[in-house]
Amino acid sequence: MPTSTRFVVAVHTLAILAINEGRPVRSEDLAFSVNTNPTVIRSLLSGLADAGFTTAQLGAGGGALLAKKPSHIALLDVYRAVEDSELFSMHRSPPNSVCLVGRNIQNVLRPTLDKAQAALEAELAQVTVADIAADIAQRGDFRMPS
Amino acid sequence: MPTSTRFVVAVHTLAILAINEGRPVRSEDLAFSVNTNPTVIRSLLSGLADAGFTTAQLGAGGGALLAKKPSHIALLDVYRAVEDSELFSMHRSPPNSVCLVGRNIQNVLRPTLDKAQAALEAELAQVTVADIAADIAQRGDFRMPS
DNA sequence: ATGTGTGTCACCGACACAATTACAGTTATA
DNA sequence: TATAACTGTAATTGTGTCGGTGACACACAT
Repeated sequence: MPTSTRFVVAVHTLAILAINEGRPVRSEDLAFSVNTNPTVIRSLLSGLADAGFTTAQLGAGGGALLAKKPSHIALLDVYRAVEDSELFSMHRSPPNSVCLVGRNIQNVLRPTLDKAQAALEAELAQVTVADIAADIAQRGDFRMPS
Repeated sequence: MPTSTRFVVAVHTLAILAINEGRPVRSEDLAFSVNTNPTVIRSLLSGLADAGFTTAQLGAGGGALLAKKPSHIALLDVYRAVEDSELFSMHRSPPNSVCLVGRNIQNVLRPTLDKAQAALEAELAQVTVADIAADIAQRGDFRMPS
């Protein structure tokens, strides 16, 4: 199960933006903190901007900025913005409808899987980017890498 | 964040075994219902057998059998038996410790991610293979494919 | 006008999963 | 006991997704 790192990296990015309130941060600096390539960050920011969480200030001295107060961005919102695929994936090729089990397993399983996913999402809905940023800020003075 | 299809296929398989209580079911028949290759099923059954959920009757007329009452197999047990990796994956390469955010993001995020996963697992713990089998059986007479 | 930075595309390598083939080992049964 | 029917597992292949990388057009501050 190769789950993507996008969600964690997106929260990481938004936390930096929250702590740098108002100051644009370059994708290069974000990438330096995340330890990845600037293009990876920009592609991620593209999705976050579509969702209305960030904006970009183009040109020299520009960079990424929060478009909403961090206390109004729940981790669930971030999760949904950057993580597209289903949590549980069903059969790769559809089960055999000749068999009673094959014909019904997906419909029978669906409510349980949906409930499980909803429970997970309810937890993510209770934490905001502001919470994460505050937790981090509490651990020491912030300093952007060189 | 796609999970593998193993979990759903494992539940599918166990449901068939539950409905065929006592009669060994060949991997070929299970594969026919799931619409995959018998070896995929056998490899899955290997893990389920290690977890103590199934046994195999070797030789002619053999096949897979439940080793526990289906009411004693929660979907969470199945999930853990066949799905190995973490639900949320952290940064591929470790974040930059020069940055306060990079240094702390994983520790700060961990409790929230753990809580979310626990909530999901709590839901899966409440449903058993017997529940699924009953739901399916209720939808019509069972008949093994030719 | 120039330099700085974003947005996006295309491509590559790594990796996990599923499908498939092959074959050794076990067991019912004729 | 010989044979056929199964399982268990190893090895190989195909495929999809993700993350990393380079290239380049576009936007904007100065």
